[in-house]
Amino acid sequence: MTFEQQLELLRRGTSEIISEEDLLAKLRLGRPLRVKLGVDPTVAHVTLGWAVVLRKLRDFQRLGHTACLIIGDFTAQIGDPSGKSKTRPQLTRDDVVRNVAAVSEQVYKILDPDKTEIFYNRDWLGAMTFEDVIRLASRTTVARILERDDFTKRLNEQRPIALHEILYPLCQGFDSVEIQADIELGGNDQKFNNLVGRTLMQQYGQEPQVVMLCPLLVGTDGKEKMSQSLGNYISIIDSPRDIYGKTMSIPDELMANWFELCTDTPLDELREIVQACESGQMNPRDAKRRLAQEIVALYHSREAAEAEDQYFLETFSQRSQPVDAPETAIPREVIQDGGLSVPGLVVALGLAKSNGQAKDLMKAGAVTLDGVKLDDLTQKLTVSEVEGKILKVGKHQFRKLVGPGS
RNA sequence: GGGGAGUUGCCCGAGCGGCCAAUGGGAACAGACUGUAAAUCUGUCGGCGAGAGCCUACGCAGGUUCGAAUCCUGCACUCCCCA
Repeated sequence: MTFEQQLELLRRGTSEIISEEDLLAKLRLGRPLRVKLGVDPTVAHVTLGWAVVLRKLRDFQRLGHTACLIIGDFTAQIGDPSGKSKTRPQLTRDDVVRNVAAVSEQVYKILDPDKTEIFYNRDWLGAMTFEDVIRLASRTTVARILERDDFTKRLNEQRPIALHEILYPLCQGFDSVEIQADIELGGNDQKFNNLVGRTLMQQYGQEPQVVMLCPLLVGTDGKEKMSQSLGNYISIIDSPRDIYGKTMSIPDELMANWFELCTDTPLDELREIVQACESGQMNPRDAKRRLAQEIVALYHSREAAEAEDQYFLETFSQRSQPVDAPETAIPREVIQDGGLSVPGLVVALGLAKSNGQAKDLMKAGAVTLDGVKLDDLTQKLTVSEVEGKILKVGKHQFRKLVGPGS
């Protein structure tokens, strides 16, 4: 593969490369490049959004380069101000440890462990003296830091910016100096931080890193960027059913973008799909089915993907009851004198948060048993009346009820 | 250090002594329609209760009052202006 072809491959799914000439020059060096990615240990799941950059990192690995993952166990305590526009709560050491453990496993579903180096930035940031910090801080100016979008915005909106937050970009930039990164990968919202890294590296007499930015994947709500705190995410360890289902629920407009960022579907094939949908030759729903299958196949298997597609057709298109609804024992505590109340059951199975909510759902006709609406709030059912039947709450929560467990 | 503004439910934002579980918007959830898409229409949206009703809530702690989110005092936090 020529270097130009490599560049072409690396360009997929990026929104900006600063700069392509520098990247090409680095590729030509012919040695494994150190490609840095900062990992935020504030979350416990690798989401599809995060997977976008991880997959890009894997592309580099396939070309023989080295992934340098920086676990931001130190910076997590500052909380990256980017995007959040809100001062983040500082995490405890325990939280960080727990998250890192969960996430590092998931990461290798995408990355090649043999070409991955892991760093914890507490190792160097935590060792700095106050004097070191001041010296580092002297390398930039307040004006420069405040240029950052998020700070400007908050300043204008009269919202607080805690002093420690402005040190965040410096910390992250210093990581690049520490590991001598050739390239730093990140989401679009990381641009400022990554550019600070370039400046710092130069000041420390190093070749500045190339910055590669990926667009932020829009979450399942179709509006905000995918993030765990917003709940609009798909985790790569979600079940095939969840991945498939959540994908089917994204707005049509997101499809092309998701195809490009979340799957390996060749771009010209993608263009054909888009065209077919636009011209009416293809039902967008079927394009989305394909998308959902591709994603399931990536994190589970081709077979699982096909099975989910089948399930989808039966359950939602043909509206039949799923044959394999998860079997759930009727919790003993909801049975009184051989009878049980519906709201109690719904809550006990975790299908509603409170009794009131369960009743609201019943009133709305969202609770059915084997297709029969349960909307009488006072009705008591006997165990034998519900046993073996399928309880449906809302659009897609099914439970096959079996006798009370022990 | 001085002066001013503010803190209400998931978010924004009304309320300024009783009719306030708190107007309105957004989000969310559900129903109809559909392609588990969008748009639209409808309903719900603190907890318990079949209901009447009860309980917990308007930054925190006290106080005034028959009665407070609304008045007073203290505390905490945030923002703005001046230094």
